[in-house]
Amino acid sequence: MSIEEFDLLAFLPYRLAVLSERVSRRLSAEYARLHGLSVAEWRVMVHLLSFQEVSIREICDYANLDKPKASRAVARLEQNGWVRKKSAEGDGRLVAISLTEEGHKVMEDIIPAAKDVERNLLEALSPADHIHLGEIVEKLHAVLDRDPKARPRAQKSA
Amino acid sequence: MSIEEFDLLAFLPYRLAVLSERVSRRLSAEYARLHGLSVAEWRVMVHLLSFQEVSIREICDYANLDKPKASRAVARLEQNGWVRKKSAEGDGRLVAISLTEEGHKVMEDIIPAAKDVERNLLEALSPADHIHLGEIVEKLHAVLDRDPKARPRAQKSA
DNA sequence: CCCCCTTCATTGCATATGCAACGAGTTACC
DNA sequence: GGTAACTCGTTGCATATGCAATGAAGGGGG
Repeated sequence: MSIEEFDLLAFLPYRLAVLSERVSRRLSAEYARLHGLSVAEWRVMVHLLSFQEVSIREICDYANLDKPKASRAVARLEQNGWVRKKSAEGDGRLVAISLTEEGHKVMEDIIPAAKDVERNLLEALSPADHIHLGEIVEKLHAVLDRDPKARPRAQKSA
Repeated sequence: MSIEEFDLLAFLPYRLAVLSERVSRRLSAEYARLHGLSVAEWRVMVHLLSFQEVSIREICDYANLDKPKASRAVARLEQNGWVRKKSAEGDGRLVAISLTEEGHKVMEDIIPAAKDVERNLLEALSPADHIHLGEIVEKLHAVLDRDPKARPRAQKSA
């Protein structure tokens, strides 16, 4: 089989990348329009909605960001007054980050818009599609979990 | 429904982004290891495998890259001697980009590794899964095709 | 109590990115 | 045929990114 036959459009990593990027752009158009958030900032804010006092490390693990990205995102959010940062009580290395009142208001604007974007996408899928997609995504992650050359899965649940 | 319930881990755009990025990194580990290619350079090279003389514009349309990215990727590939660039015959605005012998050799190294990565992923999916995934991806693209706020789909077939 | 090793967050730096502006070339239309 | 509108590719510039290095803080063994 000659390498000329390689079809980029059918190549799974490419297809995932193209779809994901398009979805991501559509979504970020919402939160950028509403309050000028970047992807990293959006993820940090979402995480803070569910958790009161988190460290940079926890944000990285949960929201799939690397440390510098999370750190800089938090710094900008703090400048905007949407996030509060103090040193953690027990352990002086950690920071304790939490949402401010204002930050919460910002999220009240953005979350419905984000949910609309997702709902719009999900309406095109049958419930079976949705479940199946979840299973497929999980199967692909499982392959990477077993692959020593793949980056470990960041995502840890609460 | 309070916005605190928003679950990032279950949010479709986030799940797509995380999977896609992980897959993309695993793949780029291969072509970066083999010949130091970036994602954009990889896509350009792949496209050139199938098409002889292409313009920047065609690369953008086909490989989902923006103009500056494609232009700079081609410039670097040319410096490496993997790509040849001349002015197009009929139209002086266009460039005619093609693979060199050396570029072809590079791809002979990389393509099998790339196919291995994909095969490894696909082995975790049943044939039905694979088909279903394709349908789901297409359905999601179709939503974005109808959405004026979404970026138009770049991808054009040959 | 001290030293070594680890973890956490930030910062520096080189490079990549995205957008808009530009210049060259082409087309259309009067 | 001249000019206005358009297309193509590149470049400038401000910002974002990824990685490694740094510095601060903890922990554990002697």
